[in-house]
Amino acid sequence: MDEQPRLMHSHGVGMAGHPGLAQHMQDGTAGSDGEGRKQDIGDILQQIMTITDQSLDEAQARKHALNCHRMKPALFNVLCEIKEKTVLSIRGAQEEEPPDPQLMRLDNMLLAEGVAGPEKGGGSAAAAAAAAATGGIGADNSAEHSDYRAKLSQIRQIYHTELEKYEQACNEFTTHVMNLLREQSRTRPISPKEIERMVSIIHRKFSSIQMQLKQSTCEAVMILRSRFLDARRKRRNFNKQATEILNEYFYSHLSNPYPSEEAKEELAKKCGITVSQVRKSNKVSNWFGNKRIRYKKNIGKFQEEANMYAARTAVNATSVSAHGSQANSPSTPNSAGDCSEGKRSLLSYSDFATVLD
DNA sequence: GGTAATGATTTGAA
DNA sequence: TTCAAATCATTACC
Repeated sequence: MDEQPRLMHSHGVGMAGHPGLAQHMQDGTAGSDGEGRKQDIGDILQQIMTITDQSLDEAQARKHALNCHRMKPALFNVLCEIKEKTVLSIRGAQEEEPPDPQLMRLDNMLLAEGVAGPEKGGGSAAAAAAAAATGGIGADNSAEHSDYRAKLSQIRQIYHTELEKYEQACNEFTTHVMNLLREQSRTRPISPKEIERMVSIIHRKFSSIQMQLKQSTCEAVMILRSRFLDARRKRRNFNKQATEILNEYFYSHLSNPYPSEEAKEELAKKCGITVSQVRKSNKVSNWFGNKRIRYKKNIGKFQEEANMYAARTAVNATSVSAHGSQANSPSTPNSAGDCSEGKRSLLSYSDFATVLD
């Protein structure tokens, strides 16, 4: 391109704004006196004014003649360079932007939730994680679980459909603009670099639309997730069988109703509930905590219940001893009578009931 | 709708 | 971290 200044000089295109006019005036077609110049400019203006009156064929012919002109490539290069050095050099500084941190956050979140990226079983992993965070899933929760998965899958589907639409629209628009600019580059100075730059501008615009889509999708996932977690938080009464198992243990260990971790796990297993390491969400621990305090507050009220379970335990014990085997209740490291660790005994009449019976 | 029962959570002590 | 105690919030029953 170091040939350009020479070309500019030798072919009289120094007047960047009016190259045609400059050349016209320099190659001797203009008159040397003022009157001649006026006449010449008048002719050019006349030509410009009559362009609109030309037929399509005439216009095409003129365009073709212009494109075939021997000086056209040189002129085109010079004009492109001038253009590059002026207006577009300012825009050039905006290129090579670092990736948007917000967009990265959104992308990461969509990936983590299983909305973007490869299908991860319709978000079952996320649902399982959400459920685990609240203390586990029982069989009764499978309906909500699948509901969560179905809704997440819907969100995923909508997201991908919309994303595809945006990408298609972006490609169509880019192709259209590129074709337009290529076509126009035959009559005005548009370099391939400028077309490339225009394409990147279009992509930037479309990616900002995509970011909105990603943001909306993230919001939808968050709402779904919070609803699901709220649903987990809702109270579910234990079924009758589970309550009986827990009561049986409680009343048969009334002197020290503090099941060990192993015992809790075994009870949870029997009741069909899970035990979390975090006490806050440990259903068995909650149950025993509530039971202890409520029993202690109103022993009289629970007396009948205590007697009933004590009798049942006695019957079981008799039947077990008749079969010559050990007690079948969950492991009881802190069994009755052992009131260590300063825990208060809830011993009452019912504890003796087994003996009396 | 009112009330009791009950699972979950919070708070403070050990 | 566990527990007791108080409290909240939901469910079950009338």
